[in-house]
Amino acid sequence: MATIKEVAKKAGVGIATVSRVVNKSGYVKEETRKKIEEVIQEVGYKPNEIARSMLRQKSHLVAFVLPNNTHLFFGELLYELEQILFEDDYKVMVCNSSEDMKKELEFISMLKNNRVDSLVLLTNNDIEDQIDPNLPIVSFDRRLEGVPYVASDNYGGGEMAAKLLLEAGCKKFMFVGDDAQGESTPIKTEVSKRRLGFMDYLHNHGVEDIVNYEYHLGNYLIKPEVVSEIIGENLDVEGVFAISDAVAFAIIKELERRGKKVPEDVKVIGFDGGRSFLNSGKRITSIGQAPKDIAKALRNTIINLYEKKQVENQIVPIYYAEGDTL
Amino acid sequence: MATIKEVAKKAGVGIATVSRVVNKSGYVKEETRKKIEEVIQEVGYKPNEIARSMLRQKSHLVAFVLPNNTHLFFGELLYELEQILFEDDYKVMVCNSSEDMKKELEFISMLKNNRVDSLVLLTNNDIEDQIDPNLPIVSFDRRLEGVPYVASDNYGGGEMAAKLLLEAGCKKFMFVGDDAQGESTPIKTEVSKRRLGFMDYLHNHGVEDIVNYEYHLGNYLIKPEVVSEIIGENLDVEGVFAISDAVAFAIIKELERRGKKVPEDVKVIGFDGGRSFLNSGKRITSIGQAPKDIAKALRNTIINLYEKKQVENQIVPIYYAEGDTL
DNA sequence: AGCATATGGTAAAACGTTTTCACATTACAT
DNA sequence: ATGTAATGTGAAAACGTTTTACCATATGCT
Repeated sequence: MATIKEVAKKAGVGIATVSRVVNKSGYVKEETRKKIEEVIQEVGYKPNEIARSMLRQKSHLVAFVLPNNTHLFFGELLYELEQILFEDDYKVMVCNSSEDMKKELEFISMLKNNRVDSLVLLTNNDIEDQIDPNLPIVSFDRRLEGVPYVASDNYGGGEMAAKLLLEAGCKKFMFVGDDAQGESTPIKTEVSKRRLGFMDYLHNHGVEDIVNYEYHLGNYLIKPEVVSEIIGENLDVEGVFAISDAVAFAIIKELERRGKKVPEDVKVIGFDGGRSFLNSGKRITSIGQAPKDIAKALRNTIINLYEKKQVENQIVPIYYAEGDTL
Repeated sequence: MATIKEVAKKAGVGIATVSRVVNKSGYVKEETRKKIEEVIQEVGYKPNEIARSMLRQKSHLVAFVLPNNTHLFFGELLYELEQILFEDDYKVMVCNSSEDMKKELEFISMLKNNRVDSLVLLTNNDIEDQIDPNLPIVSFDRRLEGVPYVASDNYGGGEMAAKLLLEAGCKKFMFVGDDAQGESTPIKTEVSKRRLGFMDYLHNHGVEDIVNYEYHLGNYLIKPEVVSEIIGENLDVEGVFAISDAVAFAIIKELERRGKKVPEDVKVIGFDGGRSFLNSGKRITSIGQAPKDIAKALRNTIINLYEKKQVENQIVPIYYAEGDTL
């Protein structure tokens, strides 16, 4: 690869002059500019971004640490984030933690070494105390001490689900969530607010009898026997709010296996937007998270973080994703 | 961020000595090492990888240019690639081209600027002549002049599909593929060999009458009306080989809509491994591509490329993905 | 004692840029 | 013609490392 020095030599000028034409800064005689541009063409010179990074103390790199990019919603978020940051000339590094806390920490340490400009964290482990609040970090759906976050309006989503089921005439409700995000756990994820919004709305509307089922979800796997158990105990339920589309889908399958009709006998609402199950035949009614809007919010936070501006936590609106199960 | 100079000063030694303890090279007195390590701890010094990159002329960065990471197979490949390259201390940059040729070229140019160590190309446009063969590039499923490639054994997959359908007793066959990868197009993707393998095997076994349908697939979207047309003309078909699971799924849906039973009346085989449709209720019988093995092959090519070793194109075995549609 | 060798350390060059500073030259009023 | 501003250029410093060349001291061996 040609360097600026070679270009300078070949054009018979100093490197500063070459730099000036490359960066279109300062004065340079039309004649010299021509000559230099010719040489640049000729040798195919491109400024070495690594050298620039070093000088400018800016890498134009953003690392996105997430559990697994093959989960549709995460993949969508990665996609949108990459697209939008491309506009700002940022490159995105994918860091699949596979929910391994050790790996999450390794990635964070790498951030420091590689002088990544910012780090987007979508973590599941309790790594709070390992994080230096001075780092340019933004987190999604997860509160970490001293770290700004972006999250969907989970509470509003819970309320919306409750409202929809209530208006559809349901009398007996069930919430199915993850015990890792229940009341009794230390991990402070914003996801737990889905339950809260749901419960609060129903309580405020005079509904007392809500089955709150929180099972151990773990690696985004839903165990059929657990679903079977949940349904077995509550076959008379009329409205179900599931913490995710995946859970909603499993529940619908089980209900149908038991001879219930969805949505005639039981109405089910999921969370995420139903896109993961578009090819399943059933279109799940769902509270949608908007990956593009979330990506935008993350982008703004990153930019502000870099410019040392005040950053605020951002709550991104959810939307009603129409389906066939309500 | 603390620099090596600060550490050296604080420890009362030269920077070379600090470098030596950091890199565990050369001699350094136990006493000084202790002192230096203390200071490193104290100030939280981490060597700046950007500076290292510059010096070593190695960025430890690999860029993966692909159409869209939200497509399951692409996402899986990205995931596996990232996982396996992590072992070698490589970071992976995602570059979603959204099948935009301009963007693909922009990414390639960025490779040069950022001195990425290698570039993995999964492109759909005909950018062949834009590529400098001296660049450390490896391509997946796509022949580009002077660029080594990795591909699944598409031909073998086509043969396998034919064999399976034949052994299942089918007499009338259909292939459904993409016209962008048909006989008459200039784009040389390995995917077209699926059709070849299928056709050759059947011909070699005395089957002459094969319906070869190639429609315009474009952005991985399958138009229902096209599928309807295909099926409408060939309701008596017994064995269908579809170029992808997505196509297979659309065909199965249409067949069922027309009152055909799969696999009783018509047997269908897809391509990719059926994982995208696991939640659809139907498990599609499919020729599977192994993302992990492909990632390994890509990794080996990258490493060899970097070490200036001879690189060979690599064909990765496909596997039989058992399902319910055969 | 004398000398090679092992050990411990430093200063300086190199990687490829951008920017600052200083110095020339030109152009333009007066 | 002369002073001032605008234009044009290059040398050198800086970014943070690693490595090389070199010097100094300690150790071991006759």
